[in-house]
Amino acid sequence: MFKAPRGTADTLPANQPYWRFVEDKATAICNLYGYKRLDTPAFEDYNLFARTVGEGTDIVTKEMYTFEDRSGNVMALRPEGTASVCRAYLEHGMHNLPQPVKLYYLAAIFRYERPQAGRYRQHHQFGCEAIGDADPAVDAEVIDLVWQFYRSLGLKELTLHLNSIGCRVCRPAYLEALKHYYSSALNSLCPDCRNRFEKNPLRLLDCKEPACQAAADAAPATTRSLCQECGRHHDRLQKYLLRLDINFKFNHRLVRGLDYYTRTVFEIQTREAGAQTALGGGGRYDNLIEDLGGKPTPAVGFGTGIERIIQNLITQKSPVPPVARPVVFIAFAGDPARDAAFSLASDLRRSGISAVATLSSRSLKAQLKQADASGARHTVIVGEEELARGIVTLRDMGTSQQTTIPTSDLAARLSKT
RNA sequence: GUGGGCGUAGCCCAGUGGUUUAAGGCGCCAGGUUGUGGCCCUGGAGACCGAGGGUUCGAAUCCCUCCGUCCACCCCA
Repeated sequence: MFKAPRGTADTLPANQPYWRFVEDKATAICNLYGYKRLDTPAFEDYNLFARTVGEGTDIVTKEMYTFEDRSGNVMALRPEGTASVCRAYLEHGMHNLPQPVKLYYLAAIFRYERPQAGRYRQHHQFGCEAIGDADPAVDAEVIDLVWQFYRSLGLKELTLHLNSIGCRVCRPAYLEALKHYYSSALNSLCPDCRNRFEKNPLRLLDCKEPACQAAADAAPATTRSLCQECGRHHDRLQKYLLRLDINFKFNHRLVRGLDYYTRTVFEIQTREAGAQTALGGGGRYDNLIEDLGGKPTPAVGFGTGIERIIQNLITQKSPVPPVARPVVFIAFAGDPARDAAFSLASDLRRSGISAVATLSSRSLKAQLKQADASGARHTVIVGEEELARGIVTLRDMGTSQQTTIPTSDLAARLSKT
C-alpha cells in the first residue's frame, strides 16, 4: 500500500474547517492592511535559495529538496517564502509600483527534516512582505498585521520576541566583540558552538545546550553595538509598537536561522504545542533584493506556520466555523420514484440550492439515516403517491414536522430558509 | 544525522508466562417498522496481527534486520 510520504499529511474533510478558518482570516487581514496576494512556483533555481538563505545555513546544506531536472538544471523545492517573492518583485519590475510593494502568500514549504510534533517535511506558511521602504513604521505595521491576525484567530498566550542584529556597517564590529567574549571560554562550549564560533558566531547566542546558556545569556547584546542608524531604527520601532499597544519582550539572543536578516528580527512564540514554540517570525532584510541583482531596496516581512497555528487552535479548543451543510436531502420511497428524486435533486441544484440525494436503491430508513448524517436541514421525500399528485413531502429534520407542498413550489420554499 | 517510545480491521484498542474461530467499542452495511433519521435491540462485512528473516512441533506473542510512526535533540514554521 502506498502511504503519504514521510513528514507529509493529507488534510481530510474533517480538518478542512480549520484550514478554511485560518486561510480566510489571513486573506481578510491582508485585505484590511492592503497586502496583495502573490503565488510563486513550488520550485525555483537552487541558487536563489542558496544565495539568500545562506550557503552555510542548515536549511541550504541539509534540509533543501534539491534535484536536477531532465535538462540538468539544479532546482530546489522552496524551503521558505521570502526569496521567491523577491525574485518575483525583480522579475516583474515591481520597483515601478508605488513603494512599498505589499505582498502576501499562502504556500507549501518543503524541508527535509526528521518529522516530530509541529514539524513536517511539507508544511504551509502564510507570509507577508513589504518591499521598498526602510522606515521602522513598516516593520511595526508588519508586526501589527501578524499580531492582529493571531488575535482574530483567537490565539492566546503569545509572546512577541524582538531584537535587532544590526547591518553591514555595525555587525562586523559586533561579531568581533562577540568572538572576543567567547574566545576565553571556548573549551566549555558544546562542539556545535565551537563550530559556530568559526562559521557563524551570531548563532552562538541561539544555542539550546544548557552548558552554553550561561555564556549566551551573559554575552554582549547586539543592540549595544548598533550603529547610529540601526540604533535609531530600533528605538523608533519600539515607539511604534508602544503606540500600537503591542507588548514585546526584548530578546538579545534572538538571531533567526536565515542569513538575510538585517536590523529588526522578531519571533512570536507560544506556550502550547510541545517543543515547537515558534509560531511565526520574520524581520528586515535590507540587502536581499540587492544581492539578487536589484537596486538597493529595503524590505521587511514575516512567515507563520499554518500547521502550528491549527495545532494551537486544537489544543486551545478554539471553535471554528463549521463546514457548509446541504440545504436539503432528497429521498425516495419505492424504486418507481427513484428517477424523479434524481431529477429533482438536479433541478434544485440548478436553482442554486445545495441538494444531496441517495443515488442507489435503499430503504427509506437508510436514506433518512444518510440525510441525518449529511446535516441537511430538510429532507424531501418523493414516493409514488406524491408523484401522482405533483407534490413532495418536506420534512424538517430539526423538528420532525412534515408537510406536503407542490413540487413546483419547492425551490422557492427552500430558498427562504 | 543522533537518542527513546510505539506499530493488532477505516478509527480507538484487548490479547505479549508460545498452541485462541485474534476479543471489545466507534464507524459502516442490513434487519427489527413491506413509506421515515437521531435512542435501543439483533445480525453482517471488515485483520495475511507493519515487512522480511530466524528459533520452535507450534509465534500477534521470543530473537534479528528493515520500514513506518510518535516524542526529543539539532534546526525552524
